[in-house]
Amino acid sequence: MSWRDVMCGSLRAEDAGRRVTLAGWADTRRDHGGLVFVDLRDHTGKVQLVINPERTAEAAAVAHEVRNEFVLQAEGEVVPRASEAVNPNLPTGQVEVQVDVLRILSRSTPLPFQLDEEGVDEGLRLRYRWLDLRTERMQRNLRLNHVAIAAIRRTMDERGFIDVWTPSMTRGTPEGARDFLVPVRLQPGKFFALAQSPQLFKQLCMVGGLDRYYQIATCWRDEDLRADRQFEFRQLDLEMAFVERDDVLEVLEACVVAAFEAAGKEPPARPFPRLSFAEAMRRYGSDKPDLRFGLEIEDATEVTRESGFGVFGNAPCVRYVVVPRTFSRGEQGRLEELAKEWGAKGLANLTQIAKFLSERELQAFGVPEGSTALFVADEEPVAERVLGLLRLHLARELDLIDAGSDVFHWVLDFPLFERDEETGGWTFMHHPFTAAVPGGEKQIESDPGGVLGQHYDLIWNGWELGSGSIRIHRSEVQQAVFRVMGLSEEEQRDKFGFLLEALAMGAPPHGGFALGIDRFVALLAGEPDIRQVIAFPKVSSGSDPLTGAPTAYPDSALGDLGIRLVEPPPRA
RNA sequence: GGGGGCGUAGUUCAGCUGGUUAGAACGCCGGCCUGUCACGCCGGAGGUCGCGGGUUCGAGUCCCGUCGCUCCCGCCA
Repeated sequence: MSWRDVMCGSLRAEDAGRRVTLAGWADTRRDHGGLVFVDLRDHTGKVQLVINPERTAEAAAVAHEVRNEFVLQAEGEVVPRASEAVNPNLPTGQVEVQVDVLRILSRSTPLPFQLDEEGVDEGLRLRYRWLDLRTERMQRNLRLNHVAIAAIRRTMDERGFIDVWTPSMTRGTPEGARDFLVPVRLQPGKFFALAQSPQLFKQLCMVGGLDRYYQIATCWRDEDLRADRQFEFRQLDLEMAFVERDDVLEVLEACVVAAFEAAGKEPPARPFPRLSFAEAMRRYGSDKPDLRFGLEIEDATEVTRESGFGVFGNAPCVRYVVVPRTFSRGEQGRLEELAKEWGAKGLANLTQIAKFLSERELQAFGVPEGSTALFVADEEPVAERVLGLLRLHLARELDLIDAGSDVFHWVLDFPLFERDEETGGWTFMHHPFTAAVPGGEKQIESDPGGVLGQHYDLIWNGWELGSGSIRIHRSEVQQAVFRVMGLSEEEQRDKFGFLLEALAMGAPPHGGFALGIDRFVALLAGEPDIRQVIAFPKVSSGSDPLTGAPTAYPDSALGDLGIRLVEPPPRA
């Protein structure tokens, strides 16, 4: 005997007359004293059971005992409902099941929260995640997650990619995010790092002639958690040999479209629009701009060079946004406070400073009636950043974002290096394995700041979905990049010797990408954070409320690993 | 490391400027009910107001600290 022969949500008018065995959870019970109705639920939906004491006294007795979330098995007959009894709100509402046998397979204590309640505290939901998973929301999200990944895998398979497993326990990366460390009993005092990404292994797969690699890879980073960040997350990790940038972009676009189609959503038009890094920064003040609204940043540096308004005349860069409304004094003050928090010296409103400006300046700004121009005068990076953040803030505040629209785009042509603000030295913008644009290798050491890299980011509505690049495939070029970063020959050998060796033994040109699966699925599901598409996520303090992890270990266990705590853990 | 928000029955929330016995809805328990579908009706239990300290004649309400959840900055090659 099997527990069930048909799913609750599948029953339709044409099933009338069938004898069925159903199993699921008691979603609601309506006990009329005599007649009892039970909505039986499984992951496909709900169907109404009718237990009539005149048909079976035994089942009726069982039905009176049923409470919310009991697990039930019911045998009976599918019958059509009388026309006035049809429930149009239920896909199965044309029929109901007249029950002959009702069994309680499992009982439930009263639940710590109601499954149909909105806005339940998330800590509580996660503490009792096994209940939360029963909600329609989580069922939908996890199934969407599966469907999207399945579509991506199909796309990769069709294109000849092979799924290769790379190690989770690996060697720490000297730069980048903090590593999760894994002590090891056989090597006391030494640590593995949990992989922040399969980056180097997938490049080695290319050197190994695998040609096209992919993996839905789990990655670990010991950084603060956010709405779009967990300690561990998944990425579609891929790498291709003998390709150029556009070959990689084409694969990603195909994956995105396939996932949209599998999810039953209208896919974005291909090819996705492209934006250079310089243009993104200049027009939107961000390398991951949200293009669902305008509020573009305008430049006034030239016009205000000789300005009578000293703040403008003396500034290296003057930028502004034109906002289609006016602000009260109080609103203006709050915006200026925000701008200062973001690092600006102030936020000038055109109407307040107009008296200091020339006719030529006023005309150049061209601010229509009823609009407001807000200026930041500062170093270029500050003006860009502040106006970029202001642009986003205002768009949300003024409801300028069309929530129904989806905008995908690429950001390309990033500089290879940027200045490290702490050390003043050069550091890579993406990672040290990114290739320069063709011909750019020669300037790597002579003019690091002027070299563009073959790096690309995929942006969806202002979320960075992922990034990739064409990699360096020649050992001597890789060494030049390391030198610019200030790594000595010895450090290079120590940390990246294996890579330099591999690149010296016949490495094909190659490039790849990493797409954040959790972010992608969260956006696809319309969820505000990635926890809603992860079965068992951690909370923002970095613990798992369900299991209570992480936990302390006794000294004896640590001793085996050669570890002694400097301070006892804060709580037992 | 820093800044903001929240914390009141099991749950979601209300509780005005400090003032008797802290309320509602849902859930839970008991009773009645044969066509409900968020069933209905009657009755009931359930609260260290996150925790600790302070101010006050008096604190859910004000102050300080702390813990938890959350959003953001830093950080996330």
